[in-house]
Amino acid sequence: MLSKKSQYAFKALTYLADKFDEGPVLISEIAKKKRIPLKFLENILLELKKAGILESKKGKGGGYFLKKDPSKINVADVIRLVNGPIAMLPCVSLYFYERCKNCDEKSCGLHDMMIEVRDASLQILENRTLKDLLV
Amino acid sequence: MLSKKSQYAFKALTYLADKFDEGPVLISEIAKKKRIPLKFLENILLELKKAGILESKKGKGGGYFLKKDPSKINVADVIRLVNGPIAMLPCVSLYFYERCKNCDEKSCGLHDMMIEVRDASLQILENRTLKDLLV
DNA sequence: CTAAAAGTCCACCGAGTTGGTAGGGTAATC
DNA sequence: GATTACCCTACCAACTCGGTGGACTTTTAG
Repeated sequence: MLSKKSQYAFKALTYLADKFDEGPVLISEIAKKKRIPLKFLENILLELKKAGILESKKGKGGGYFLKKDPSKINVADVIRLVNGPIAMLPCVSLYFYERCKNCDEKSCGLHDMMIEVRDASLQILENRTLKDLLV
Repeated sequence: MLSKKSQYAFKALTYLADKFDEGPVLISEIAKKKRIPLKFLENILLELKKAGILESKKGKGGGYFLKKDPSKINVADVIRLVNGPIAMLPCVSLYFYERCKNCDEKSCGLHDMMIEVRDASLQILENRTLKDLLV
């Protein structure tokens, strides 16, 4: 399951994608409209900014906004950034790989199955952007 | 990601599947061969017994063993039991469904995408049993 | 030019869960 | 009586989900 943080991140990002090119949006506005705890959201947006997905402006008329076009922001990337691995096991993760203790990957049925699951998920997630999430 | 608990559960179950019909296997043997913390494994096996997947026998010659044939034990069921939902969001889970706050499921792009991911994963997991994990 | 207002930025705190370690006691079986 | 599952309690470290308080920066009003 995606963490609450990830779920909030997606709600905030789709909200900002919807308002792309309308200038900065207040944290408080996003929090209110999307029912996200304000202070928690603050941290999430800051993290997304540090990762280069968002940009912010301080002072009056400030707020957060997408740094790139919604069609350029990949869903899989956002998940990896906020939530971590997409794979169900460390030993089948592409970006967070860790070797399995006491388990030969060449002869591990679980390993093989989880690679299938990973690829099936990535097939979908890698080919979707924030733009696709808007209806 | 699957929890450590789930990973240990699968290691233990495949070990027991491999020794199916060889009589009870000691917790300590599984722990040693699969490098699982003994006390942690104790709890996991007990939980699997209570769920009807394993059976146990006390005293000398005792231990744990599969209650059903490995080909009758579904991978998806094991994951749901030990790890929880397979879906990435509560609002797209079949067995652990929870409605999304402030989000109309009929017009939520995230919702639709996550259903696709869920179905792709289930397509694989629902059609695999413990027997398939043995090589 | 200065001060207040508007916002982000940031450090820390607290409860709850996860993943352990350690110990011991009870009940069943050989 | 030895063996083994079963079932407590207590403790610890790390992480997640949230909240609090306040410092910092930019804009605007006077």
